Amino acid sequence: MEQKNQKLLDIGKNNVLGKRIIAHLDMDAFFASLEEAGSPIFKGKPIVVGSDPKNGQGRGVVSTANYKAREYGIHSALPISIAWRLSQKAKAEGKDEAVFLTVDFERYEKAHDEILEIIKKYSKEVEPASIDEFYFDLSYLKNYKKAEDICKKIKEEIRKKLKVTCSVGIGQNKLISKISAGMKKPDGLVVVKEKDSEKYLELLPVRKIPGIGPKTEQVLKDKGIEIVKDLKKLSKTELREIHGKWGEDLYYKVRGIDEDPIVESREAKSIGEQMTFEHDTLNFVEIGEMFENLCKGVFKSFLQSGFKTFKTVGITVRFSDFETKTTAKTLKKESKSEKEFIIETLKLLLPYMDKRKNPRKKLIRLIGVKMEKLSSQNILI
DNA sequence: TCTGGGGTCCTAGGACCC
DNA sequence: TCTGGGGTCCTAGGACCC
Repeated sequence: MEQKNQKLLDIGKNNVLGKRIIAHLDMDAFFASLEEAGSPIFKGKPIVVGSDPKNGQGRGVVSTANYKAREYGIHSALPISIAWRLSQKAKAEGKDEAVFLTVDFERYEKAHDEILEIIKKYSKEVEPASIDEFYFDLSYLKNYKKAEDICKKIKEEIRKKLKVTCSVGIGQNKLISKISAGMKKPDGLVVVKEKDSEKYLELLPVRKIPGIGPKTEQVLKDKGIEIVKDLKKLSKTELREIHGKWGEDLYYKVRGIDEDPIVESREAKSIGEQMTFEHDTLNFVEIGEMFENLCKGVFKSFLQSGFKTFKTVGITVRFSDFETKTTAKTLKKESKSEKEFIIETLKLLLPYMDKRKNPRKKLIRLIGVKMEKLSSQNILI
């Protein structure tokens, strides 16, 4: 009870300007749409952006499939080898074979920046939530009709400039806007007004709430909870037991209460790279080469990031049975040395290549390196 | 069917200090 | 010989997101 009062006080404090109008803009099949828009020969074809399928032998997953490819059952996170098979099957049925493309981040980042510029013409508070999602504040417009009109304009400008579509949700906070943006994809625009928001949430499957993933969904299902309405029967304490600290936020979220602010930019907490081998291996030369490339890549990003020092280094090893181990070491002092980064990460990696941490000589599928505890301050003498 | 790569946040146990 | 409590840092792992 006391906590609830505290929360309500907090809401009052953050919400000094009164009711908010928040929009969430989510690009439709972003990577695939950009590729399709960029090459006339791809127009109308099923397009799959992801790792190299290598004639069905590739190891990665699908990053984005356009809507045409989705008709074949191809979707994000699907193993690329299966996507390949589905495409071959479609071909055998006389349909178009899918176009497989690898990820071109530079192109997508450029498009991201252009979209950001368009949104910024209409909102002073914009949060790029990922490469293809943006939250922005339209409270200044005072009403939902005007917010809707502005979002139509933004959609139109994006369509004209980039030849791709997006879906937008508008609501009283980030939660409602995000969920509603996903409801009418592609090319949708959904407005959920305050008076409707709680009822709107009640009928949704719990999985629609961002933060509830497959594990939590199952835990809830075992308790007979499938839609948000069921979830509302749980007390804050019960939610805390299921979902820890976040469970308490969830108690409010299912009631349509979410005062998370728009955050225009945030500092990175870690910089890392990882890579899966083409074939699982325990070969020192192969692993060493990969390791060196990863370290160089991470250090290059570190230099470009503007950070001056790191204090923790870490590695990841994934074995052929998919068991994944991480190890980290915090240094005695902040460092800016590439040599130290390599030496310290190598010290963490080596035990996994011999019997110290790999007694059964399992082959390695993936290795990764990263740095954490980054600081923008130079080392003080 | 066979599972990428980039991250964030949270938890829990142990070390260590006062 | 029996035995605190609080705070912070570190590490490993897990869930989640795009």
